[in-house]
Amino acid sequence: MTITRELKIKNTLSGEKEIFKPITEGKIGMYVCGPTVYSYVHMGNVRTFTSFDVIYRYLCYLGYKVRYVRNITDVGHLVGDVDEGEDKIAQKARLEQLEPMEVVQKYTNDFHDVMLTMNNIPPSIEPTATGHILEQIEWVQQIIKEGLAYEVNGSVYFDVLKYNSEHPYGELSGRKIEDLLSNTRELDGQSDKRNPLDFAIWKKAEPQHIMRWNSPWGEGFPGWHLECSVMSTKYLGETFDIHGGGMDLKFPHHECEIAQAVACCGTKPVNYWMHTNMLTMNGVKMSKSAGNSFLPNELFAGDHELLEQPYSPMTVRFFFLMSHYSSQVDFSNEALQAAEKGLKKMTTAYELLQNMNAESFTGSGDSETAKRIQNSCEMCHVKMCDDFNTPEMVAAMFDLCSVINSIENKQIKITDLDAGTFELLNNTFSGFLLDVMGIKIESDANDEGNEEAVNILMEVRGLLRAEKNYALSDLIRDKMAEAGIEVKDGKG
RNA sequence: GGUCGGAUGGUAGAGAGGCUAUACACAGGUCUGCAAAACCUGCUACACCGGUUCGAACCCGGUUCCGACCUCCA
Repeated sequence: MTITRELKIKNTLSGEKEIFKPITEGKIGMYVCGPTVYSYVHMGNVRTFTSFDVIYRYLCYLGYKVRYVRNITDVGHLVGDVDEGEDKIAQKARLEQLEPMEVVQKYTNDFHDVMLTMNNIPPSIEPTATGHILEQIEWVQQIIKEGLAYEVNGSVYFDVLKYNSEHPYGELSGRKIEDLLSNTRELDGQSDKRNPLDFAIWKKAEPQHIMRWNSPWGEGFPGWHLECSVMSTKYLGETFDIHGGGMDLKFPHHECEIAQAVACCGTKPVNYWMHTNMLTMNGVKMSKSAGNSFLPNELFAGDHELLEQPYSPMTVRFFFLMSHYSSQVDFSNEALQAAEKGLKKMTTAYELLQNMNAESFTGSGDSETAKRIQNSCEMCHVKMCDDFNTPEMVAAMFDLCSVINSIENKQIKITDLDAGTFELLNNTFSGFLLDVMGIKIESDANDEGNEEAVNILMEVRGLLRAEKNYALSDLIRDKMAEAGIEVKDGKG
């Protein structure tokens, strides 16, 4: 399969929308920074992973063979200051009186459940930091060998100043080393670092620290930034196509990744950096530390004081799609309710589409209607190829909804378009809704016997209406409404 | 304080020099036994002050407000 469409991606490294060129034609290596599994993922996390899921889906839809790697951080991520903080997993293990690996398993399971509920496709590879300790040690050795890291008291630090004398540090986040230096807080004298900007690539384990591995520098554990460099290189190569993550990881995490990779491999690791924007709550970034985060299950159950009702996973997914991944999104009941209705419009149109068939269309492919359909179908692609502009793509999809409804209502006649254009409509609408947007259709009548019974009732009611026995037909409608099944009569 | 981003109709949210975004809400209409749905129409908005231009929401300068990062965060 050859990919004919030109895709543009906003590269955070250059700040420009660039034409995407994969390293190997037809193939893409994509790495996304995954969660640190020390507690339940919140909706802000989910938004980022859902954004990249749609990006992954569309790349596949275009025909690329994508290797999608998303890690699980299960060691090395410290609480608070990088030098003094406790490991997040270890802290949680202490607090919950669990083995660290029990903590990891518990929250990894939760993460997987949520991803599945949101209909996110699992990555091709989901490596863990603890599964790559040896490789990380090798990297530390190599960086020391290159003269860009130094060991102090069993810990190894990356020498940012020295690195900066040879390569620019701060390119991705647009920072200058002098500004960074003048902004750093004073060292409290406890640190082993030569310079406050240096970061740990290997940390000595204090006696009470439970997660520890042998290394040439004594027992310890890897620094947080290192794992992503090591695992992305291992599975995608020294330079790969796309690296994604939340904007909040740009500095210092991704900046450190670049520095480590250049130090160790001598090449820039990534061609296209992509960053998703934050989910906010009353305009303020949702985060665990700010205490303003929603858990997915609270949202799905409506179990939160700020929620007026429950919102289904697909409603939330659609809500995310209605804004661009690079924009901030604010959570509100009104916006979620609008998304719920919009999604219903989409899925209803999809169901109507299932009952139509191409052969019945006998018109021309040059008609006004046919052209409108062709244009909107094309727009779906054009907009997605323009840096994954999901809101514009959704707008084109809504136009196709109107078309489908008009066909159903006979306002568009079967002589108004040809079978080929209908096929295009069918393939595009279904493909974008299911495969690209990743909307899962939840059927109302979930068991077949039930559906059969509903059909019989509808038939009887139709006969009653034909006899103008509206008292009985309305009674059936009311009773069915009580049972949660909406009846909508067409005309005639 | 430094760096970056943003202020769009009742709400959410795209766009980015001349061309309807879209959805939700609201109003009117068509259809309909009624209701609902659907379809059509309307709601003609771009923080403020200057400037560039035949023309600015969009470019430039300034002002105000907001956010992110600079410390763990998707």
